[in-house]
Amino acid sequence: MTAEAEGPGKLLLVDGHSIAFRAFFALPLDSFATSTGQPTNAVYGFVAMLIGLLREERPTHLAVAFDVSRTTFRTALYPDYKATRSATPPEFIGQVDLIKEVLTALRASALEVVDYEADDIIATLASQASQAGFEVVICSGDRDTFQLVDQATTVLYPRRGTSDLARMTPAAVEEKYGVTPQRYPELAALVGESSDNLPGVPGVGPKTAAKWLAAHDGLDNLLDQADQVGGKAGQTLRQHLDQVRRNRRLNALVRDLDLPLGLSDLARRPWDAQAVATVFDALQFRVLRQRLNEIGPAAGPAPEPVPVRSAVRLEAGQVAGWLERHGRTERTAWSVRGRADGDVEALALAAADDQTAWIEVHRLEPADDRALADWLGDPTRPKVGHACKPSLRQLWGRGWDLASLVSDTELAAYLVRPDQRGYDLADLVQRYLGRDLTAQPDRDDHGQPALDFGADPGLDDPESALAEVGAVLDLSRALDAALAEAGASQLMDSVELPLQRILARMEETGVAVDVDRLEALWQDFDRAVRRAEQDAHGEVGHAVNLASPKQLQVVLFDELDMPKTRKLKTGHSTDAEALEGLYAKTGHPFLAHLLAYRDAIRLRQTIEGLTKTVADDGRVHTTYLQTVAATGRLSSIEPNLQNIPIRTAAGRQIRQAFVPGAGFEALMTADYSQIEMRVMADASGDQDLIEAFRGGLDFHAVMAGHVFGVEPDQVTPQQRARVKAVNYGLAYGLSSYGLSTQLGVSVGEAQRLMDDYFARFGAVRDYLRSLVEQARQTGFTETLLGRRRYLPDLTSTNRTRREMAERMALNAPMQGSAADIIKLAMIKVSRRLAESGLRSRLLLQVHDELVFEVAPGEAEALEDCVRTEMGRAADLTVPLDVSVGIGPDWERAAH
DNA sequence: GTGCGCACGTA
DNA sequence: CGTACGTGCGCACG
Repeated sequence: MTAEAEGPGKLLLVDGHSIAFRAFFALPLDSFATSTGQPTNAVYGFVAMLIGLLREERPTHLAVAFDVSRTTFRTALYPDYKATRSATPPEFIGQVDLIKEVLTALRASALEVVDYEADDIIATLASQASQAGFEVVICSGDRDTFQLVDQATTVLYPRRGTSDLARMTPAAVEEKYGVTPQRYPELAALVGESSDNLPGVPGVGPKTAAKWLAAHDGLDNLLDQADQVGGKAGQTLRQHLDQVRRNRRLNALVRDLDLPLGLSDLARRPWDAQAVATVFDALQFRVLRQRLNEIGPAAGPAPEPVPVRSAVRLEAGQVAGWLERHGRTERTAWSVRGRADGDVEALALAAADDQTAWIEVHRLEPADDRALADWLGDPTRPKVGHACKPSLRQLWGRGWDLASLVSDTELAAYLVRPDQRGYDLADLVQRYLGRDLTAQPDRDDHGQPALDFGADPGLDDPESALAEVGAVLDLSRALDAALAEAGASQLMDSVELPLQRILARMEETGVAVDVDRLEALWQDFDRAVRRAEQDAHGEVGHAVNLASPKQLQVVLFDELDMPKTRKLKTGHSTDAEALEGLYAKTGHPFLAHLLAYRDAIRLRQTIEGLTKTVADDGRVHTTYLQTVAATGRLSSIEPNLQNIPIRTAAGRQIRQAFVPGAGFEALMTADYSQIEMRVMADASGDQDLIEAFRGGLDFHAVMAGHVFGVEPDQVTPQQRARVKAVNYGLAYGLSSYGLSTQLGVSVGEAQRLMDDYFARFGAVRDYLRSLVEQARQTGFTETLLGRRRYLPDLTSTNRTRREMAERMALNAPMQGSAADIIKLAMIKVSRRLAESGLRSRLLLQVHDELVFEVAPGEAEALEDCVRTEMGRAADLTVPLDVSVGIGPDWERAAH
């Protein structure tokens, strides 16, 4: 396979608006519309041109930039900028959204930035790309882009219609205008640009301007030496110096915009065939659809060259030698193959010198084993892998340890784009390398695998393992760059990688469970389930599946003729809140039995789920997912130990079944109090909030005192509850409607409460607004440690989507910063425990709480360590309060 | 078997 | 018509 280009790739940048606009005027409206009357001429022209560009230019990377609105920082500087442009024709409006839909289906990135023009986005990306060694092709109808032309960057400028493109290379610009591309905007400043309503020096055309620029070596000198310019034109120039300077300021493109997407995000991907079919059908584009297909279904990027790697299977006695020769490169990718039960069966390694090795564990002699263990544990031999946590546990199971893991490509991809569905290796390889990992390994002329290891039943084929590990090596480099671009290298090195190891240890350790206690509880709940079920059936006179909302709706709304509850997609709600409401109205005992049934069966199920996962060691080993939650939180599965009941007395009994294991004397819990509120206090700088936290008193009461203008000790329980609801609601993007349902008051009253609150805490309101505003500008939110979350929907024209994105933009920095802090705390606490030689250990994390198993006699030392390290995990303007509790089980370890 | 909607547990 | 998750059930697909 050969590469298209020598360098890292070829980037095509399209100015969406200018091309669509040209198409709109070039193609007749009446021959381009759907049968329902939707005009499509601009869409058609744009898509036709894009397909042509993809076919002719074969870019590896692609982005389309759009203007957001007519007002930009340029109109702020010069209100008449582009003022001569007539109103957008109504037939054009709406076609831009259709173009964006097509781009989505093509999986091409569309970018826009408030206050800037598409050209600024193009200039920024072009600069980044040419610095990274890319070839850049810009397609734009705006001559300002000529200033970007250089050896690696050309502009395709539509001459007439949409098919005739002038290729503006440095030579072409010079030939046409008599100046270099860098000087083009200087020339334009002198000559003026009528389409932008920027008048130039009257009577001065390109010829004169070019002559002057050559004679004075550039615009700056020319303006300084304006008094030396002779003739009538020289006089006119002197009268228009300010205007020329203004033109030059306005036509300079911004090359350092903060963009939501980096180069690596722009790699071309195969389009979504189904979505393309749908949108082209809707637009009734039959010919274009065919032309698109002719480009070929594998319309992804021209794959980067796959390094040719040589592969060996290491025989007994060869491991030390291989590692000596190849295990010292800049980085080595590793992966483990083994059975589901956790045994390591083989290792695949790919070193930076393009050597790969397949090592089957059962072939190892003691010397090999030692050499491998030494190499794995050698902190001076950098390693990279993909989704390493399970592999790390497998290594531990074999008695090996791993040191110097410098990158995990799954974690890296998560930090770069935390809201993707998954981070499958093959997907990442496709996305970042344009390579198809699922393809068959290379075959020779006889159809035999080029790397013929022969059959070895029971093991995954070494060829695919080595192809994978090679891809991980290449991927780790691409992601290193993407991480650096997103400013997330530090998060990777200092947070996620160290944390991964801690999580692996926590999973490995597990938490002891009193199975007898669980069994007894199960019996209790089971009895309650059956009783409630019987009673409920008795009330309606027949059997009904109480777990079926559909059947319940029949009973409640048809048979018993109760008033309709809140509407859902498939009928009316039967959730607990709705049932409570019905009970208040009707007092029907069926409802009480149903609620009791729900409570009991839920708890019974929770116990069943737990019991199923108790391992042979009598402990439950959850799995923490480090790359799932878009805010940076962890999640927990199989079982989920982050949602064990705590609110009701019955539920809390389940916590009593979590106990210290043999050799330990207690459990200890340590949690952060109101951590998200503290993050908000710190970030907003609101003095009252900060003081409320520094005072160390009842936070919600102090806040209520401020809102209602009374001393904290005069605050009524109701006042405190209301302010508490606002406090917590704020971090979720609470609306007055939401607050009113939460408090059971009118919307007006809720609104008044919020107004009072914000009147008192103005800095909080400003902060919350700034979060959304900032995210709209940059396209992403950021946490304390710079963890980003991208929210493209902030500029959506769909109100529901936009408002949803706004709430996410409010919440993500607070929830995410809290997640950053507790992750740092876990790392600090674990280090300190190891350093001080304590045997007590970290077992669980529940977002703002850590659970420890206390070794005999260590309670005091552990508490001291935990309070200190959690307390100083982050340096905020408010203290990080930690509550600690200790007890014989998780419930009684609460405080 | 798979995917979706609903319901509900946690922070 | 406040955020972030995971699990289990019924039900409608195939």
